[in-house]
Amino acid sequence: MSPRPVNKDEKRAEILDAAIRVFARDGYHPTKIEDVARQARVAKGTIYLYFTSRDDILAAAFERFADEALHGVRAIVEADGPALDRLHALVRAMVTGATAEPELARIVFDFWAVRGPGTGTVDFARIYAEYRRLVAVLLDDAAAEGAVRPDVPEQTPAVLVGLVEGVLLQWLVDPAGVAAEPAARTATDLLLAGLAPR
Amino acid sequence: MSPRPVNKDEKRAEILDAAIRVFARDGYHPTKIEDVARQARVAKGTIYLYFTSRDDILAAAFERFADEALHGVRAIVEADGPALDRLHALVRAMVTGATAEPELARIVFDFWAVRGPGTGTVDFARIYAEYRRLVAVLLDDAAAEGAVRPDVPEQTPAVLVGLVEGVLLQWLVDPAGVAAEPAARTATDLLLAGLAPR
Amino acid sequence: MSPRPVNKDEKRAEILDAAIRVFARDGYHPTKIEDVARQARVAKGTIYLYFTSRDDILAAAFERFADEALHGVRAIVEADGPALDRLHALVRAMVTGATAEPELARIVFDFWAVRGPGTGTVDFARIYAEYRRLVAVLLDDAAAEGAVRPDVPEQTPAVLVGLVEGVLLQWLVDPAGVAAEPAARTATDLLLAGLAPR
Amino acid sequence: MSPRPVNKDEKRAEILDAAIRVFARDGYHPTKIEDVARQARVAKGTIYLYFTSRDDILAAAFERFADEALHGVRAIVEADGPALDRLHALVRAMVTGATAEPELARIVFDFWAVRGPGTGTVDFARIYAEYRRLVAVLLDDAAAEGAVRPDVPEQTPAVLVGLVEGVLLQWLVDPAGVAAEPAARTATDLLLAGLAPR
DNA sequence: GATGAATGAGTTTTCATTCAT
DNA sequence: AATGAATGAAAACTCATTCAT
Repeated sequence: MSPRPVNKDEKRAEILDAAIRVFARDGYHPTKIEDVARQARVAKGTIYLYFTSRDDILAAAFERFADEALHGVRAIVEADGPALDRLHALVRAMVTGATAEPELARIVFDFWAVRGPGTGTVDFARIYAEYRRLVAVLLDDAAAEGAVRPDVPEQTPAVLVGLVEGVLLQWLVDPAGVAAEPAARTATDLLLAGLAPR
Repeated sequence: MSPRPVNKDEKRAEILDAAIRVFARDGYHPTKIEDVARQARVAKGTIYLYFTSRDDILAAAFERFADEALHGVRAIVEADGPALDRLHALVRAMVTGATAEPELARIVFDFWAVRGPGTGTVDFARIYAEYRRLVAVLLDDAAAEGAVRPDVPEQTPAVLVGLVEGVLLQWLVDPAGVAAEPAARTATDLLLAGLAPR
Repeated sequence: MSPRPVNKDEKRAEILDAAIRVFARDGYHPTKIEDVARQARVAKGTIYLYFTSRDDILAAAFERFADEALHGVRAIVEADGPALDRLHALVRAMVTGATAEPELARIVFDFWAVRGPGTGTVDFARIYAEYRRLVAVLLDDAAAEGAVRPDVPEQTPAVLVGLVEGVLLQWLVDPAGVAAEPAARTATDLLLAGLAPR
Repeated sequence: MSPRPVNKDEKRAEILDAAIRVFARDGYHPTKIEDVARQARVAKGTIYLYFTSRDDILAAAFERFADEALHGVRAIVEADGPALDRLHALVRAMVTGATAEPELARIVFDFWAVRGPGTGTVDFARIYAEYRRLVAVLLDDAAAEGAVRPDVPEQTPAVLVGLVEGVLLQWLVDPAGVAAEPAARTATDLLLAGLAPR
């Protein structure tokens, strides 16, 4: 009788997509369950068949976000080719991802603002640690290829990640005042110049 | 008839301090006017003698925050001494400011997350633009002193600001995983190496 | 999936009835939404599913009131029979309506007292104008029947309407001091005597 | 030291005047003690030195209103001259009083709307009774002068008072739709025609 | 499974009243 | 007497969550 073979997981994903769309447009706090329901074309009560609470949706949205982001990073890092090429590709991918859907990118502000218990306490520590680990892999490869000096400082992955995040942050907050792509490019170039062999 | 020893501005500042303290501890959204009142040791109604609404408090808190931060930056930039020393001092000051009161630093997450109308939509664009302008001044001085090459890329201030913000962001989100001070130091050194003359 | 037997319009009407009952007993201004909810046997929030605001309820109550009243007047005016009979019937109906439920009749005091914006400022002008128009029809008929002189003054409908309202007003304010029914009868007789042909 | 010799009663009267002015402009319910204080050029606390509560002010305003109104009526009734002249003068005075200051006249709506205890329960019964008594005196005089028939119905004073109030009510509610002065004149003429001797 | 009417705890905001100065 | 800062009870309104159908 059901037109599409919607199984539980698919439907959950559909609702989550709707939620993310609304969060992106209006922000998490102003968004009502009713808004999500409307966007997802289901009744309010249905939401509670797939999520235990409003916060649960936010947690799930974050999870989804982080997974996709890390997945993309991992794919680039583990691709073939010179390490520096992959590094540049990584930075470009982050910037493109953000600039393609600024509203979506702004969701991280909401994630960051979540505090204390209530949510499954959005686990940024794990995400960023993994992100840095992947960058470290890239830097090791680059060192092995002789593209950067062999003794890059331990903090370098944090620096690189911070650089990209910091540039994107400024762009998100003031798209007219900061050109994300050139700034990210400049950032990477300067950093790599500082890491140059010899 | 008696002017009452309580100065209106002072009292407003006291309440604002209380509010900021609570925002820092619990986050902006979860904070109730009642909480602020309790912290400020006044009755709920008193708050409304000094602020027109809950949002007005957030706006004022942000104003205060931005003013203090920019004021500090400006003082350092306009101090005497070699430009590079001042640059390092600036970075150190930002890091120290954040690490001294992490909870306070986290407030910016709340500011960022605020959307749409209600507040006069916190003007981050202006703040960051001014921040970058001051860093640009520092870079000009450094170039004049021959401490960096004369043709630093236009995006460099944004990169430098992003660097500090990005490193602090990671530290705020995972204090155990990122050492703010060394990471910031490393970051600055690498960038300056990349900007070295010749 | 189930349409639920509760009809939305019916429920709205039920709540409105409850509201009118409470307004009649306590007056509009002293009445709290909670009181209306209790009287209607629903929760506070339910009220807001059927009315957008407290003022909206007042407006609806007035609407209902005016509709019923005008409907009754119209029915009598458009009935068959000698014009004077209908006029007397009209006056009697107004008086009976008021005396049957004095508390309900007093509600108009609240309506009159409502000022400024908030409500769409209850449109008494329209109501009374229509009321006068209907009375004018009656007078025309009476003139055609030769029951009153052919040149009744233009203001007569206003005078007739005012008569009934003024008598009822005094009775509402002092039921013991003024007998509504005889006073209205006397009033009509005297006026009609003044309007007699010749 | 006080510039004007303001004694307690004078000041009370000043505040009351201010209150009435504000009530007339904005209506009783929307008016805040603060508004009255501002209008009276005193501090909020001062109001409470002359009135025990907000409702007390309304009661006093009503008292004042009723006293002035009845005083005017009494003066006209007890003046010299033919009874019918005095009757016409009375009606004219009521109409002129209302039309001169419509806003002020609308205050009675607020008075009427007051319910139950809380206020000193505005005593309209007494006021209207006295009003009717004075009109009755006029009618007796007129009968004695042969200007109306000797057996005017007992309800006539109530009818006359109602007529004037009813006409003014319609005018207050719709100044554009009802001409107070002509309508009142017509009302009196018709009534007197109905009461004519023979 | 799905719905959406109903609920009521929770929040912001207002404002009459008090009282220290 | 006068002031006006402070109070906190009260009220309107919101919205996450439940549950009968």
